[in-house]
Amino acid sequence: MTAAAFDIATSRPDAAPEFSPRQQVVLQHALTLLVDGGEKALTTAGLARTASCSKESLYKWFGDRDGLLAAVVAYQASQVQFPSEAGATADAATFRAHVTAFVEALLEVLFSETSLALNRLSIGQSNTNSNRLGQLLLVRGKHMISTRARAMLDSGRRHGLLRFDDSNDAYQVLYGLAIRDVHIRLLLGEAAGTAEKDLNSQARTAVDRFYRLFGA
Amino acid sequence: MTAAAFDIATSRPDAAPEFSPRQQVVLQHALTLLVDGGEKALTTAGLARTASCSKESLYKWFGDRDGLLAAVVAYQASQVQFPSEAGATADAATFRAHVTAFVEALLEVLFSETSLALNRLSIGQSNTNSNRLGQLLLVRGKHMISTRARAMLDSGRRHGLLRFDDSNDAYQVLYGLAIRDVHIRLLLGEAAGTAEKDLNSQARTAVDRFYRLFGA
DNA sequence: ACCGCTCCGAACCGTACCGTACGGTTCACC
DNA sequence: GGTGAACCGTACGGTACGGTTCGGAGCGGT
Repeated sequence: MTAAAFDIATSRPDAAPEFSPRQQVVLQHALTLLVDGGEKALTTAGLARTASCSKESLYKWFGDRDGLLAAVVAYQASQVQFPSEAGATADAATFRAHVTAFVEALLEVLFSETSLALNRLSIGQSNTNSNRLGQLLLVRGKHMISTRARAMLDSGRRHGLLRFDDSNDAYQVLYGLAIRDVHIRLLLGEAAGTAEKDLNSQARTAVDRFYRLFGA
Repeated sequence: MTAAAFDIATSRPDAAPEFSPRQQVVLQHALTLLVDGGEKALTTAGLARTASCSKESLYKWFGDRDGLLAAVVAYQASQVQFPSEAGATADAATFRAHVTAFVEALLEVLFSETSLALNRLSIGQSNTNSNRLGQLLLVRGKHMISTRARAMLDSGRRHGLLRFDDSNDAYQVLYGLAIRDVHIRLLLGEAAGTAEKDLNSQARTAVDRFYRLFGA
């Protein structure tokens, strides 16, 4: 493994990995292959053919196949952005709207084919090579989101808009109310129902119930 | 594929597949391999060695490797039993206790290593061979459970203990309140925290919140 | 014009595993 | 005791894929 290879040990969760434009193009091709073919479809030879690069370059850039998969996860995680919460606690109405927007963004991400494909990939590998991919997805994805969410909920509590003891517990309830069992059903390959495609409606319902449990 | 091979098309969701005792022993070995080694650890040669049977028998019984995996899923699903709800709506207290017991049983199943391994397996294969495993797990597992749950909740509504419009919606909320994001974190390989191992406490908290939303 | 760097394309090797074939053995039943 | 079915153990073919190596093209710098 060369010094330029992507290594999970040397990449900090808060520092976005810097991939060259060429590498980003290749990673985007890898993501496409992964989304509509599953993990089995992402072979080094197939990616080299699709992305018009050589296998030698793949191994020089990413070390080995695991490094490539980790790079794909890290790349996609760096693409996901959540709305900022600047001044979102001005008053009760705007804060609630902000929470709703956050939940809708969460649904948007988690129900996207890209996220589903990466979750399937990480889960499929979670009991093999010391579980590098799962950890990476958790740190770069879920923990990132939960940190943002807890900060938002804490802000609401400080402003007297919400009432709870444990912000993590409150976040998990909000998550459960929003996601329910839809995520696991989508991961298992069930097609989303028509009602499940109206993300805004689901977000508003979830926030409504959340406020009935934790509203001040 | 011989007539004796396990075929998803000929197996009805409500009819338990009949595996011979010898086959059940082999499937149990397969399950063990799967739990502590992931899908990659379950090879036909490895299973034949572990279970002291021949590969020829495996192929005679299950057709091919996919049939073997499907048989493992079906076998484990047939092992899971939920408490009966006979006369559980006698009064409000016993009904609520029954709901709590149901949720605790749900947590017990979903957080078990066996269930996690099978979910990982099905999810990992969900975008390959026309998604047979995912469908099987959904039909034999989740839909089974949700049917039972909806019947229970409907019973509570008929007795004036619960109030909701859509039983499926109510079930999904109960599911979300109980499972939250713990399931996906466990699927990704994160170790369960100490608080997350107290299933009874989690079940009571979830039912408490559920009653605050849907209690009559 | 020459050098050095990067990368592509292709050929190659080793390995792992699925699926099958075959000889030998056990066991139920007649 | 004989017979046939089921089964075990193993060896083998075919294949897919990860990883390595090599020749050569393009290209900027000196």
